[in-house]
Amino acid sequence: MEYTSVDPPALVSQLDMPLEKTKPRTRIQKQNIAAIMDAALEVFSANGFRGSTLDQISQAAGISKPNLLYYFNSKQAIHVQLLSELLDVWLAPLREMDPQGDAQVELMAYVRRKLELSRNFPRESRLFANEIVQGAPRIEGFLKNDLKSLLDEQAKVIRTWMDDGKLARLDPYHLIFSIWAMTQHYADFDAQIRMVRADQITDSHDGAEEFVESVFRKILAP
Amino acid sequence: MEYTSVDPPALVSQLDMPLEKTKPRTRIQKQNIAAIMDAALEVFSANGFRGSTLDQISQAAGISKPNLLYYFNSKQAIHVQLLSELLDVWLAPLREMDPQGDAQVELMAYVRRKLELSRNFPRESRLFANEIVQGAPRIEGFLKNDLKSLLDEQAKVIRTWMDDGKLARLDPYHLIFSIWAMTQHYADFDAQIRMVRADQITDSHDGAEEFVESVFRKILAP
DNA sequence: AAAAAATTTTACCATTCGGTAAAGTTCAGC
DNA sequence: GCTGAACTTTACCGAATGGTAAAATTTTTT
Repeated sequence: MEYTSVDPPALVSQLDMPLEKTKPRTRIQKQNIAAIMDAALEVFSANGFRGSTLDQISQAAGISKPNLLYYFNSKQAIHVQLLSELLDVWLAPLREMDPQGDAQVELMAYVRRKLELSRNFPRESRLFANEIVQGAPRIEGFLKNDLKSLLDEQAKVIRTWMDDGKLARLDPYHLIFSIWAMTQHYADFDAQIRMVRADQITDSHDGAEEFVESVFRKILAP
Repeated sequence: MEYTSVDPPALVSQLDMPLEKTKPRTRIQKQNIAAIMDAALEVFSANGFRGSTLDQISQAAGISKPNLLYYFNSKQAIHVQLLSELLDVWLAPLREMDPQGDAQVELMAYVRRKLELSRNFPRESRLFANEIVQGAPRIEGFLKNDLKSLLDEQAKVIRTWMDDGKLARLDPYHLIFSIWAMTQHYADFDAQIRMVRADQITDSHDGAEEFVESVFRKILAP
């Protein structure tokens, strides 16, 4: 499994996670842990947790399997680390939606931020998609607590916007789901889009931003 | 792994696929092959190909592993069989879109058929999603040939509808992708929707049909 | 430059996994 | 109710997989 992604940088490359508790990472640790996280992202996002092997990850990271296990105690540990870093970033765009701002502007900005994530961090998106499609057993807590509270909160905000006549009257939950669906689709189903348009485009996201934005402008119009 | 799905029936339950070439399936064969296909659908859709084991499948089918391998020569063979039956069905709704019909009516009917598949055959949808998210290595031929030709064809039809002023002028490919995204989302990301709305709804598809239909009515309006 | 700490390699191991051989059992047609 | 075919079970096997022990090497600190 070859991968040489440097641009855009992996979401997870500059982490500093303790090997034990709060030791001050050496040069070699930083380097190897970053390589492992990037390799793990590559492998897990392409094969899911059960479908990925430590051999694949260690090979992609350019180190031996026992050496990899010197930095992380288990396959699970790598996966947990990867997800926990991702989830914060995944939540950010929704969190940034400002109740004080203009309804249209805020929601369109949210759509745009999600489209950016989809374009710049497709592996992260697929890592997440793999988890969800397979029943989300390892991020149940995140979904039921963190994401749920934030979603409920922002759904309320959207509802007040609608009450004020700033937006079309729609179910706020389904509205957000539809944003998730349409933005993530280009990253998660990238393979399908590329294969089905092989002769017409090289960039699977080609035209996606304009299309999705124009569609949501229409949907949101009061 | 328990599963007792009888309603709706699995898309694959009434198949008659030859063990060798064209033998006339016995009673026991029909029964066991159907059980295997249903079990395989359950397991593969929940874990992906590499993440699934023959032990899981044989246990879910209620037979021993060697007995399972009496009916299918390999894990691959089960998976191929499952996918090849699914793909026909998956293509049908798009194929049914009639160039002679009314643009709005035809496209809205397409949306409705896709929503029905999502609601009635979520496992099949997730089986497909698993394949695509992981790079679609086993259905490349289908995507590049069958799906691509049909998509190109129907994109042309949509374009003539737009030229005739029956629809808003949009990129037909992105329009179809958006239908795929929004309809399949409810099946593929079912786990997320359920967890995030655990206290509010029991049916993850609750309100989805109305929402998606109303959104596409808006999008399509000239 | 010696000692201590951190890192890497070598050589394993137990379990799981996909798959096979062959004996045993059940079933359908006569 | 006998016979051949269909089906099922038992007992395996080799490869892959997650993981460990401990020796060997490199790096950092003193």
